[in-house]
Amino acid sequence: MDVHFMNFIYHYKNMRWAKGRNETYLCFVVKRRVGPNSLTFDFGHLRNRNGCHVELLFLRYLGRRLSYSITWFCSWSPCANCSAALSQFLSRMPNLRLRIFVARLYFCDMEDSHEREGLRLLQKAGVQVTVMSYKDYYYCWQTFVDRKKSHFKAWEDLHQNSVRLSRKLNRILQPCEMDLRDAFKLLGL
DNA sequence: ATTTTCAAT
Repeated sequence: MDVHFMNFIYHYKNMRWAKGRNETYLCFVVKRRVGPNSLTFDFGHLRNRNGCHVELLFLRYLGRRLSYSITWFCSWSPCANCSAALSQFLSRMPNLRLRIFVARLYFCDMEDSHEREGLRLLQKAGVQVTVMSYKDYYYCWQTFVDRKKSHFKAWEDLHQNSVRLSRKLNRILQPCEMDLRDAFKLLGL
């Protein structure tokens, strides 16, 4: 079952003030080894339900089956709790590669937000976290949305917003170790 | 300048 194109656009829109996105979509591709020389791909999508975040629902969906690599595209980046749960899950699955693409950053405005810490934890656990760019939207449209035959049409500012969010994520993941005073000293000010 | 956020009604 595909994501309705209207839902996709609404929930994955990477606008600055995404009012009313009180729901999170997760589109996934799970790659598994089914034999010595063959792989299988599972495609699908999930939404949060009954107060359970979609990442935890995904882990439940995955179950104990052995996977090789997982790529997902989420409308929000994970909360602190989900990041911790995912990191813990991955520590028990050393051969599993997880790549997470996100449309928007969830509660990452404050320097000391737990969500920022969570993203760094994921990075430390070997997860590749990336902000969705045009090509990722295009791929999702072709892969998960019910209007595959139509062309994905970017909204105004998609690229600009993606770049802004990407820079923000980079600042979160590569925190400058140097504090302001040291920076001034280095600059001779 | 400021605006939102895996709801709660």
